[in-house]
Amino acid sequence: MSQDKLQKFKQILSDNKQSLTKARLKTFELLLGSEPQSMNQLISRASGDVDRVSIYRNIELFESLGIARKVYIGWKYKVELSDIFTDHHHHLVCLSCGSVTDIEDEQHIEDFITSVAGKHDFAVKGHLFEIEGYCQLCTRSKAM
Amino acid sequence: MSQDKLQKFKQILSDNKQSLTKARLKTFELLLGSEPQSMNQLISRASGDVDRVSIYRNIELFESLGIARKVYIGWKYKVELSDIFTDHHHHLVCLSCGSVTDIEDEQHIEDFITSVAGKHDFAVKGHLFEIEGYCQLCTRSKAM
DNA sequence: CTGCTTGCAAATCTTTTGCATTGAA
DNA sequence: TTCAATGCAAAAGATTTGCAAGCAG
Repeated sequence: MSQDKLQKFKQILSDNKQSLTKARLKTFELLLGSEPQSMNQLISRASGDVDRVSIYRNIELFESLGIARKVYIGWKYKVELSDIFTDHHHHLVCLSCGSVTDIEDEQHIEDFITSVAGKHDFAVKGHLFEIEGYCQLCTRSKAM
Repeated sequence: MSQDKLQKFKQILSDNKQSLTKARLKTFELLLGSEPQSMNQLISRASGDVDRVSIYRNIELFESLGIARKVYIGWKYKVELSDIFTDHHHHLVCLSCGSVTDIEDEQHIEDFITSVAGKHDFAVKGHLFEIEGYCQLCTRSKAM
């Protein structure tokens, strides 16, 4: 399973004539099986193994290769593996505790995008869709 | 027209027991009738009149009062007046020329959000929805 | 080997804080 | 008058750059 992903990762690198380095592997592993993470989280989790600068450079590379993507949460972004590695999905972002919940993409969104794009003669490459608010726990505890 | 907006702005402030200061008025004016702007744009446009720190503080205030909102375009956020001052809308963002086209919110999105939020017991405060791709012109000229 | 990558240091932003002063109500 | 809001300086954070040394191919 995760083997597949690793394989796919290596494949993408080689397809693009990019070398497979220790730092890149580690960066990729940090992204595996986790919620979207901030740069800071990645950097501190990599601390000792990979320098913060390399994290930045590799995340940027991953993005350009379509390996990872950024999601906008609050006024900050976080990084997660792209749809190639996980099912395409969107998030419920809690403005209070910052928790991120995946939601099922009910296809509505996709269909809607296709129709709108059609009207405007727009060649869709991707989309952003995030819902912000307060999660169950925060709503309860703070009685907002 | 713009008078209405100014009126509404003042109303919101007083309803929330916030004073109407010179800096807040200027900050609000900077947001009027423009495309979403980055913090830097706002800060430099306000230069001489309002300090960068006050811009930050007031934009934050505006956001909490629902006067302004942030949109994430091209992986950096920008600020624009909220739906109270302009119609609620989303964007088609061209990755090539950077043009931003408003799209009609066909209500699909809203309904979908309501249903998903219900399932997760999530108190929605807002949402992000942007479509990225290539506009008609860029598609033609570059034959992508 | 050879060039692409890294790590480190330092330069650049971008945002936040502390505090004395100013100004709105 | 009185307390919230502002400006300034400076701290803290986040991101980028320059460059010599190290590693993948």
